[in-house]
Amino acid sequence: MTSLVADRDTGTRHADRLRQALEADIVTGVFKPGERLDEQRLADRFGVSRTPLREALAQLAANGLVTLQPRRGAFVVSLTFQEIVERFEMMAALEGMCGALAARRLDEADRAALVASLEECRHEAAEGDSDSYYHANEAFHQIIYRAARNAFLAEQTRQLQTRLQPYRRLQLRAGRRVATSFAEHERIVAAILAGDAGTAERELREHVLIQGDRLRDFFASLAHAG
Amino acid sequence: MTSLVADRDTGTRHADRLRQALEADIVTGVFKPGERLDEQRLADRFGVSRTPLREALAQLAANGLVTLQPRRGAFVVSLTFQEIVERFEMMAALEGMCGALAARRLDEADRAALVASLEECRHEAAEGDSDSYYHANEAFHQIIYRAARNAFLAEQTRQLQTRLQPYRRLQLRAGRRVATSFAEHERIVAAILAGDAGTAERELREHVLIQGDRLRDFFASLAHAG
DNA sequence: ATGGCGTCTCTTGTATACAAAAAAGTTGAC
DNA sequence: GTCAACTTTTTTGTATACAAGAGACGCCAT
Repeated sequence: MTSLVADRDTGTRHADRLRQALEADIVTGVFKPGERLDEQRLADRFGVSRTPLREALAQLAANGLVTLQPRRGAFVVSLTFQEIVERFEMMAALEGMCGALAARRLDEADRAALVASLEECRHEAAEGDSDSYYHANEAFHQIIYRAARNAFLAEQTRQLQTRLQPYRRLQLRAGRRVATSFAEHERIVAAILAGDAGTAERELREHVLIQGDRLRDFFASLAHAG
Repeated sequence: MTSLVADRDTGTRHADRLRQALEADIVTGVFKPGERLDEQRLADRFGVSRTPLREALAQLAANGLVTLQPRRGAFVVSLTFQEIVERFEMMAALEGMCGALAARRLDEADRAALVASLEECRHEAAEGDSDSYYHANEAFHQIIYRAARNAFLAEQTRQLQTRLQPYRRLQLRAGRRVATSFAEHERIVAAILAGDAGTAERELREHVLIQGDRLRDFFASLAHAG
């Protein structure tokens, strides 16, 4: 994994290890949005004092995963629907940019990796296991990020993707999404391999925005039901 | 100032105040890239202990302004030329996206503010004071960020703009840049007011990329000279 | 002079101690 | 029973203390 700023070398610092662990627990939903993170409890759980834990929380706050309310404590960030939509809009643009750059810059190794990943997606889509397709899908997108030959863009995109993970999970097993997703992948790969930056950008942007739309539907149905 | 995550309410936390102060000193060049930041010295300077200062450094590290080398200390991030180019490329895309969204979404208040800001830029450009044009230019871009109606995008763009500030400063007083910059502003405003998202995006993207090109020239001449 | 080795100092990383603010719990009046 | 004011408890924010690693310095051998 090519690291930029987010996942530094852990070195001997507890703070970094704690940040990674907490981040994982937040994006996987172990800690729910709005949940309060008690310093002493967490410190005890990890077997450290509050000092390195607070440094970890400070980093998470800077990354926008938690909010620090002065004298009140740390809370897992709870995004409003509007804020989630904004992030998907941004994600769509970043993915589109990665696709456009990849179409212009990919080398032979990228071509091979992209084709192989597409076949992997095809296989997982056919198998029907939505969880393994999820992983294949993630790998597919990572390849495009890297092929864009802009490590900063790749890192920012990967980071936002991670931040959106909990919300994407909500609309995972929705209907025939896997089949349509794979069909979109095929068009994306065709555009990139053809060096058609404009089409690649549009296809990837749509590919992401559709997820946002599905999330909107999901929230709307929630509002109706609840 | 609409705040998202970067500039939180300082509350009663020294750490946040320190982070702001250190960030300002880094982007304004008081602390040079690669410079080591001694914890005790800084703590003494600000009249606090190392504890809140370390939390501030942790936040800056998460924001990519400093790197924390385990057991070695904190250093102001020193970007390679390649890394700077990557960030300008990203900046161009973000500005372009802001422009495209602004063209579609701006309301009457935004129109008025944009036109007023353009006139302000015209005035400062004519006066010839490159420093005051710099401020007018910054305000102009901020208006576009806001008009895009995506607070997350606006914040990310503003943040990257800040991070690039030291490098933009390098090529500030270069030739007739002010005049050409203002001419670009005029075309950008025309596109946005006309609701032409595509043109607005292209014009803004170019507007930023030209700065990157100038930086490239600057570095090239440095390499020749030194 | 130069390069390797041991010591010493300085700095970081973490734990602990303490002050102050917020939350929780209690008492009393109505 | 409800609400308000007071008291107690908990938790944050900061300072300080201490352990261990990194770098500086000196020494000696070549």
